[in-house]
Amino acid sequence: MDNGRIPEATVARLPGYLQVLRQAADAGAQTVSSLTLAKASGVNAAIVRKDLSHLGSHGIRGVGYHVGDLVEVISGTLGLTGDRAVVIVGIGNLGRALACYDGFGQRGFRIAALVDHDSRKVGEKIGGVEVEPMTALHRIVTDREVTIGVIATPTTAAQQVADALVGAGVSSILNFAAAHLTVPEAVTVRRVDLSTELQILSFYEQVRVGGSLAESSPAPPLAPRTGGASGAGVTPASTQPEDLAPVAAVRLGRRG
Amino acid sequence: MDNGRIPEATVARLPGYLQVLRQAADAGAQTVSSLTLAKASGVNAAIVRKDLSHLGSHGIRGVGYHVGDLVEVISGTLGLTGDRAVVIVGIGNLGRALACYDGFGQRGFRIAALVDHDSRKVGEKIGGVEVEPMTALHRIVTDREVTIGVIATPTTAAQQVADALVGAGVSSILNFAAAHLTVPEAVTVRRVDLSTELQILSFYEQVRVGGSLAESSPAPPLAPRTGGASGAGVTPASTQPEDLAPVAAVRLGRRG
DNA sequence: GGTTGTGAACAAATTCACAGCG
DNA sequence: CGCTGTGAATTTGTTCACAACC
Repeated sequence: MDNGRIPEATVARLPGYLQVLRQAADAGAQTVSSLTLAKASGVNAAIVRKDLSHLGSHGIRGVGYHVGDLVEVISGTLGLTGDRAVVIVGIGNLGRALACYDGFGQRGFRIAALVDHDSRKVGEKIGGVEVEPMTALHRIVTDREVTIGVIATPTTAAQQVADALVGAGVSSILNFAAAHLTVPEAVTVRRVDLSTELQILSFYEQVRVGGSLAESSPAPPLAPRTGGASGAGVTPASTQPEDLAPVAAVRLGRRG
Repeated sequence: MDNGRIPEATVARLPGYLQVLRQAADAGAQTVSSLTLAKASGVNAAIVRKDLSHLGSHGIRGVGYHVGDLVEVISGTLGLTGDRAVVIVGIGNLGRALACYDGFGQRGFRIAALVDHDSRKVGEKIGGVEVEPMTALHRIVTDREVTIGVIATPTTAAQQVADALVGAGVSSILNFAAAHLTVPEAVTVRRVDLSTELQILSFYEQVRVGGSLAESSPAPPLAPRTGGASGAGVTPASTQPEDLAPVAAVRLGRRG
């Protein structure tokens, strides 16, 4: 009912609903119930209903939601109307993978340019798009109306690239480098980091094998305070070059 | 103080602290204050203190936290002691990028195997590791003590691969496919999806350009309920092949 | 009957503010 | 005096349960 403000948690779930709805549509479904949508998305049915109610959704009591309508409403809410041009900066392994990534263009996100600092990479063609130099960034963003910048550079270059992207005029940044970027408040940044994800998995794995901790010993299986300085098992490592992945769906150890 | 249960939100932030701490250590810092850590991680100082207090941390009042100690405590909490073997299933563009990804091994995550269904890819070497057939999965996981499986296959194969991984004995899965996986409750899944991330960015971008909505028109700039069925601007698309990216740090439109 | 939409209860996370200690 | 650790207040998010409705 209220279009005033959509909670962040709700926004984060909308793309998931959209994906399920598209599959349902392909399967020929006319309507879906909140329960169906919930199961397929891995969330609670009440959450689905509350989320959709924030979009002023038009479910039909006793029936469910009209699939086509819902796809339109969610797409509209997310601003997925028309194309959105994306520029990828940093053509290493990750940048290349992103450039080739098919699903990229499938939701209206078009790779308008690939950019790299390294002049040896300039001119190379990846997935039909040519790599251009960093110096062309401003013109690219302006001329091709790019709104989203993807940072796939080493960590050390990330802030510099972010500054360049902001200067060039993008309004959103997807950051794959393991660095926290400082940007003007008018720019939205999302970070995705593979190391982070693996480390979180590692935690939950440890919790499981350790059974329910907080049982006998009050401290984790590491010396509590040996007072020592440098790390023992883990290599110190300075900064890491490229990074990937964190966020979405989780299934913790508990709960069915 | 309480080792009983570490909140999920805290766990999600720990890898970020670790990264900042390692940089600080490299820069020669002996101690860090919660404020320093907070700024570098993009969070509030009170949160840092509360998070660290959950690890039974040993900060020094009036001084801060000892960098070396903190690295050990956080590493220990996350279970980053010793190596963890990872198997990557699906050697497409994404799988290849992940296999080459340097930062992967830097935190004790070792790529123990690459697996693909396609016999033409079997035998190929990527980053020094040879691609093996799916049929070898069980033996690989058992023999090489693999605990984490990474799914980098097309969406359609994701559930099947997940079942195979679970059957082979992994306890954690990092899923890059755009599908919600059903697994036994003893297995932890995290999903990372590039499309999701872009769509969320798209939403916040739209909110910004639209200014503060909930102003004049009560509905988004899309026809509220035209009753029509098929989408107009966005291509329907069935299922997408490979996926990437969501989770971590965000800077919304508001807040400085 | 079945399902939505939502108020109210509950739980989790964040932020404030300050006592307590080095 | 500065900074940690934490109780209390606040905000945000989830779940329950049921009336309203098709």
